[in-house]
Amino acid sequence: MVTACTSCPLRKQSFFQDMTQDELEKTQRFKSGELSVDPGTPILMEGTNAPQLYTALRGMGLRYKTLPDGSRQVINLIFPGDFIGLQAGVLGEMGHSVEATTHMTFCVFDRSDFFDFFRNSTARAFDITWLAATEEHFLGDTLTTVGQRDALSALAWALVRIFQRADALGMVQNGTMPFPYKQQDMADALGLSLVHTNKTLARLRDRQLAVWDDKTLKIHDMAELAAVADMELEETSPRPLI
Amino acid sequence: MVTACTSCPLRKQSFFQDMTQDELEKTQRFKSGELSVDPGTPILMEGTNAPQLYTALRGMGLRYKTLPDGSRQVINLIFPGDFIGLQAGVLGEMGHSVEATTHMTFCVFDRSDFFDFFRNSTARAFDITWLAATEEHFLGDTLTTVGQRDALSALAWALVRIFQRADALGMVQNGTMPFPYKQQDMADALGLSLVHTNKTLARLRDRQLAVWDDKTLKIHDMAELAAVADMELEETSPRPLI
DNA sequence: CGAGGGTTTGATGATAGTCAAAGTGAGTGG
DNA sequence: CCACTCACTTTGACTATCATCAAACCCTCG
Repeated sequence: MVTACTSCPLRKQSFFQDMTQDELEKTQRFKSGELSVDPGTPILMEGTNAPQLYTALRGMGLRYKTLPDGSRQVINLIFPGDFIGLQAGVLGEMGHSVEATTHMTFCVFDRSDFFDFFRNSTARAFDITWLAATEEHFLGDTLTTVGQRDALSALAWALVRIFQRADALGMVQNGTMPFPYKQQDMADALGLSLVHTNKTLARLRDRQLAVWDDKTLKIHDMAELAAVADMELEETSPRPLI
Repeated sequence: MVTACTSCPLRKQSFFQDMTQDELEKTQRFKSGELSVDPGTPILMEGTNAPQLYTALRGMGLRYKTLPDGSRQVINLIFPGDFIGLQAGVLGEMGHSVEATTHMTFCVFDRSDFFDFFRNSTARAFDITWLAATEEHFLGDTLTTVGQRDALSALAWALVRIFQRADALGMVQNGTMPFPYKQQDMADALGLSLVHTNKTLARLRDRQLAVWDDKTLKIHDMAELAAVADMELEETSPRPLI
């Protein structure tokens, strides 16, 4: 039983922008199916020209790049609503790999329909550009923390950002969100070693700022955590959903 | 004497994709003027909603973000042909600042015309998305080197990338390109201290791989430099010009 | 109960940051 | 034309953050 766009659970959330009836229909026509995968399953591979694009519907995952020497850089976490494969759709080649961390389900779109979809609605074309620009914005922020913040600030920054995103998606319940990643994932996201990441997390715990335990993340003092990160808190605005 | 798009010196270069007559005219209509600035002039500021977008026509500059504590992350260098202000155009707010390093001239576009421009030509809309996706791709690469490579590899990677870009633009003459930046700029781009950057550059020089001197960059052994960077060399493909 | 994946902790060392000062060269003013 | 300044680069000495190595611990699972 494939979810119809009309009854898409994500679309109802206030975090996602409303669509006109027309946009909804066009999106529905674009959607070619659904994909459900187990934890650890690779969805897209760096350097390949995937025949399909996806929108994460349920579950969490991550984007990453690997260097020839084997080291891995996690580019971003994947949350419900994320559009995946834009680079393949536009450039013909992915710049990073994508894999599922939890069990996940995706809406599937055919790359061969992508250009039509883009052409048939200026609004949707604009939405896609919006998503690309937002991702660019975010990557600039990430680059800045990896380049300029020390381990403690970097982790604080990452936890705040992640928590805010989850909150906007309604995934936070009494100060706690599901966080199914490994410490190694966070280490690879921030350019830190696993050991150092672990010790730095312990410092945040000791300071009563945030606790990441048992696949859940709890933030005790958001303001202080943001202060440690040397970042400004800003409210999130609705984003388009493809 | 404003340069007409028909006689744009960039458009003639093979590095930029051809435009149809129609696209050319639409672009010409979009263009509202030209801007010429001295070295050090700020063009766009992070967090602001600039009323104008730009395409770099001549000269070099850089994009950067600053943290509250004053540290700076250079996001990318700006070369002729680069489209600037997409984030302001699409998101309504820049995620980074832009400033001129050399004397520069820009084509100027009004943000108020941006949406019309986007709507009036699917091809141009797609080009804009292409640029955003390409920037995202590049930022992923950058994040990976800042996060995973050590200082020597990171610098080697940066020099190779920069040199390739300049080469594609025809800025390389007998193995040498103009490189008007300061060591501090490179340090801020790679998350290194100025001193360490300086010493690492000296190592590359001693190894006869690359020399950056007197505002010019010369690469002596591209293959070996790429090997130090642990990267794969790939040829550059033409990109759209706005 | 043993195995394996992930987390935690301690010890040691290297890469990179900080501090300080000297060197270099272009530009300016007497 | 010669100081003098200023911005940038270079070098040396010292420090610290973070990586590496190694081992123990904790859970879940078969």
